[in-house]
Amino acid sequence: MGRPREFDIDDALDGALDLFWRKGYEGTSLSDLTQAMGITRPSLYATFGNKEELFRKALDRYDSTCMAFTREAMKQPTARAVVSHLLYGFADAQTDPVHPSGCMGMNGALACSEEAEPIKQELVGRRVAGEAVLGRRLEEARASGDLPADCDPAELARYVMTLAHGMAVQATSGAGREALYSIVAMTLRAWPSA
Amino acid sequence: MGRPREFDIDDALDGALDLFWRKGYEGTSLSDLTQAMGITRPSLYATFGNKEELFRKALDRYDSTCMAFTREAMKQPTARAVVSHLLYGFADAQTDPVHPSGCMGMNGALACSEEAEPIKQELVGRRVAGEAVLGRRLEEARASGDLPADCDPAELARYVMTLAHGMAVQATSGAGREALYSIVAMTLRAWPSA
DNA sequence: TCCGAATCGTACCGATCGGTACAGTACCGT
DNA sequence: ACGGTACTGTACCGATCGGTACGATTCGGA
Repeated sequence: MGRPREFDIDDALDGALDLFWRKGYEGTSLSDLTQAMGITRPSLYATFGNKEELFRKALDRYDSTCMAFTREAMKQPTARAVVSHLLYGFADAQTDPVHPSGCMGMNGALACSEEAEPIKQELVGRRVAGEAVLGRRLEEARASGDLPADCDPAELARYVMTLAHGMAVQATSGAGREALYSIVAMTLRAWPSA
Repeated sequence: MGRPREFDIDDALDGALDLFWRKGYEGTSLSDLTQAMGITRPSLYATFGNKEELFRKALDRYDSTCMAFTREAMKQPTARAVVSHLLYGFADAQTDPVHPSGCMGMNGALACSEEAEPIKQELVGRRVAGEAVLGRRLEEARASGDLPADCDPAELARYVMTLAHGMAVQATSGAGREALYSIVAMTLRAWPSA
């Protein structure tokens, strides 16, 4: 009951996400946000809590939409297919013309002031978690004979994620999709075969 | 003539560099700076111009000290030695306990508000320039038969720099020196031989 | 010794930051 | 129809932002 809200929550969240993605957590002001989201300041606070909670919700939305392909990647049958799906997926997501360049997980807050430290730690945590998921998947692949027995799945996962993070920086710096593709192709050429 | 300044310019610059490196351009306030540099606000402005010029001067100092090894790397005799020197150098610089983790060129400003855009562009420009220098060095290596004739030096340079940027993100996220070393080792294992 | 020049510290500027008090408004259930 | 409830806009809060005016201070040169 009560007066119904006049905006769509996910639309507003998309507006916030776009801004945080392009300008980072600290580089985005509440005035930027309210303008892009098309809502007033009190509406923002009533609906999303505060700037930090808004960022976390935008990040969740980012994860469940733009990063959905990562879950798909883990289901691929071979380690090579998993990594291929993952890296080409990152290349696409980081250079999607519909969204800002690069990766929200890095642009959001790579380095920041003390008051944004919780945000930075959240992003670090998600990166670590993502790497761990890939590591477990590669472990599984090795166990099933899909990767050489003498390789280190955790090391391979770290290598792949390092590449992905580097690609995100390249994309933020203006690298195009083809440039990222060629990097992925080089990586896959050197991928260990069973 | 006039009253002599009571602080050392390079010492002050080192203080500013440390802060910009850890917290980024926008995450560092003038109050942070004056405290860390041990000078007052008007002294800062009289000596370094303004916050943006101070950042550029700190960046120059970063380049001429912490990044000196990159010039050394280009002088190595083989392409493999060049890349090895470069990547291990980055790994060391990004995890040097004397300095903040990661890379000033990324932590400084990966994503930012409009008013810091010139700073971001400066960093992008330096990354592109660095990649171009490596590309020319690898071109040279290919011409002298040190790299396979069918490889693309620009592509290889982009690959190496992508890895370096990814390592910087890993270091900022808390990765240790050994973790970065193992990534470098993996890369060199796959490096094309003449 | 005294003047010009340069640096120093205090105290301040307008603008913007994230966040909120409060009254008006539009809807629901009764 | 009417009260309770939730959202809306205006107008504001103290704190901090980057940047500066100004007078006191300390030096070299004449």
